[in-house]
Formats: sequence, structure tokens, C-alpha cells
Amino acid sequence: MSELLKLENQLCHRFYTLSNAFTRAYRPLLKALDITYPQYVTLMALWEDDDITIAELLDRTAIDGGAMSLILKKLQDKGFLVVTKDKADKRVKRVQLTETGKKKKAIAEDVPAQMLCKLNGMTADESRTLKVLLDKLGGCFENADLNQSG
Amino acid sequence: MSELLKLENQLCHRFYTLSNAFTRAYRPLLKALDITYPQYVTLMALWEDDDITIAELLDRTAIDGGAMSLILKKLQDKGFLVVTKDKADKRVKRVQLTETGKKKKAIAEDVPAQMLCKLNGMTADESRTLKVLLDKLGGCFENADLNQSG
DNA sequence: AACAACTACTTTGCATGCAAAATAAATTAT
DNA sequence: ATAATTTATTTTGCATGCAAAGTAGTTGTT
Repeated sequence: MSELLKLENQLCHRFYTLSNAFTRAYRPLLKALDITYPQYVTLMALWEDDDITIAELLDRTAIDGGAMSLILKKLQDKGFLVVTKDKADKRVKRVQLTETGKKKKAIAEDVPAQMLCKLNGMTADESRTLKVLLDKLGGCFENADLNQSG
Repeated sequence: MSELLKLENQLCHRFYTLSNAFTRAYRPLLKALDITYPQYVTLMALWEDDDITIAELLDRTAIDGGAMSLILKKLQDKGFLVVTKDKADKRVKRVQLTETGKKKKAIAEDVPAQMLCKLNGMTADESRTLKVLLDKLGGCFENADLNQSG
């Protein structure tokens, strides 16, 4: 009856469940912007720092490269941004918000508050502690391939 | 410069990142079993309680119903389990591990320990605290649709 | 008993996530 | 300078996650 294999004892399953729960919870909030959660993450990164490289966008959002290609196409089609080739290094592409994309930030400003509202079961203190622990856990995965010591 | 929209301040993005990190980290460990992470979750549920309804499996694993249909087909093709119609209620299907599926548990027993090894940056205490907070956060999402108070 | 409403599942269409292969362009080595 | 290697991004194939529609099989109503 190995306790270690019980679902209830898995940290991973909690993350699986909660990550999906967040995505579902965001869906109705993002409907006003007509974007998905990963697209929202992409835009958040750009609202913070515009005109950045796709590589940097990947680094900051932790979104899969293959997926990002499609996400950028969709966001470009929707008029949020444009992707241009870097003149200095033709391999590189830069992502720039359009005026429309910049304006949408005003609408997005409401999203975090609405989400926090859904999470009112958590105190600010618990939320803070949680973030600290999550960041520490995240550190465990960095350079995960290097840790495959054997 | 709304702080609330910064990626760094998003709880959701930490879950997004960590959930994906877990899935990636499990992949090599599950290779010996030739299964994916959601398939592993499904099997963990069955190793705990065999011969259960698909509905119960969905409830316990929190896996999407549509995805579960495919997952069960694949696990059945791989010989881990069989799905049979309930005689009492013909709508219901029951999932039962095969002898092969039961034996695979022995191999799976090693997986949790290997994963814990990767997470050795976390103390047992931090891990415990984290689980408590995660469960509390999970509670915020239950009946999320009912909380859409207007 | 006939019909409406409900349940348990499956199927479908769209959007990723992931690994691996494919491209294109820049850098390094010889 | 040319070839080998590395870097930035896209493409491809497979496995979900999600919402919504579709299918049977059941239960409740009248």
C-alpha cells in the first residue's frame, strides 16, 4: 500500500490540478480580451517590456518555443502585435506591441483583481508564503538536466 | 506600471511553469513504464482503488473527460487495463487493471523516490507547508462557478 | 407506457506542451 | 575563405485540456 504512490501524497498532482484550475478560472476573465491564458502571459511580458526578442519572450514566459510561434501568429492576426526581423541579426525576430495592443493593457488591468477576488480564501500572508515556496521549488527544476547525476 | 500585471507577481504563472516542469521532469522517469504523466496519474488512482467507474476515475484524477477516453484506450492497448460495461447500468463503464497493470506498480514504486531526489532543495517541512497551502488554494476553486457572484 | 430531463461517456475542434527534425543565418575552426 | 558548429525560430507529430455537441441508457413525470 505504498504511501508514496498515493495520489493524495503527490506534489505534482496538486500542481497539475491547480494549474488547470487557474487556466479554467482565467478563461471567462480573458474573454473580454478574446485571448487564451498563454496569450495573456505573452502579453503581460510585453506590457512590461516591449520590443523584445522571441528568445527573451520565451525566457520570460517559459512558454514552449513551438507553441510561441503559433501564439505570436494569432496575436498578430488579432492586431495586438507585430513581429519584425532584426536588421542586425537576421535570425532574430523582435516582437512589438501595436497601439491596439498597448491600449488593451487598460482592459487587462482589471483581470488580476478579479482573479484575486476568486482566491479570497487565501490571506495575503499565505499567498506570500506560497510564492516563496513556489519559487524555491522552481529552483529545484532549474538546470534539471545537469542534476541527472548518476 | 501596474504591479498587478507583472508576470513576476502572478501566482498563476508560477503554477503554469511548475506544472509544466513537473511533467517534463516525470517524462524520463516514466519512460521505463512507457506512459505519459496523465497516464501515470490514471494508474496511480487505479493502483489505489481498482475496478472503479470512469466517473470516479475522473473525480479522483481531475483529468478531463474527453482526454480520459483516449488515455484509457491507450492504457488498454498497452495492456495495463481493461474497460468493461457495467451490467446493472449500461451507461457506466468500469476500469480494471490487468495482471500486467498490477505488476507494473512494482516498477512505479521507484518513481516517487526518484522525483523526491530531484526536489532535494526542499526540506520535508517546506514540502509539508506547501501542500497545506496548495490544498487551501485548491479549495478556492471548488464550485468556482458558484462563486461567480455578480 | 410515452415523453422530458438527466447521466455517463465519447467525439469533435481548437489551443497548447513537448521532443525532435528542419531552416536559415551567424560564428568558429582550420 | 570554406566547412563545421552554434544559434534563433519554425515545423511536425503526438498527447492532452477544454468546451460543446453527440450518444446511449436511465429516471422522473404525468
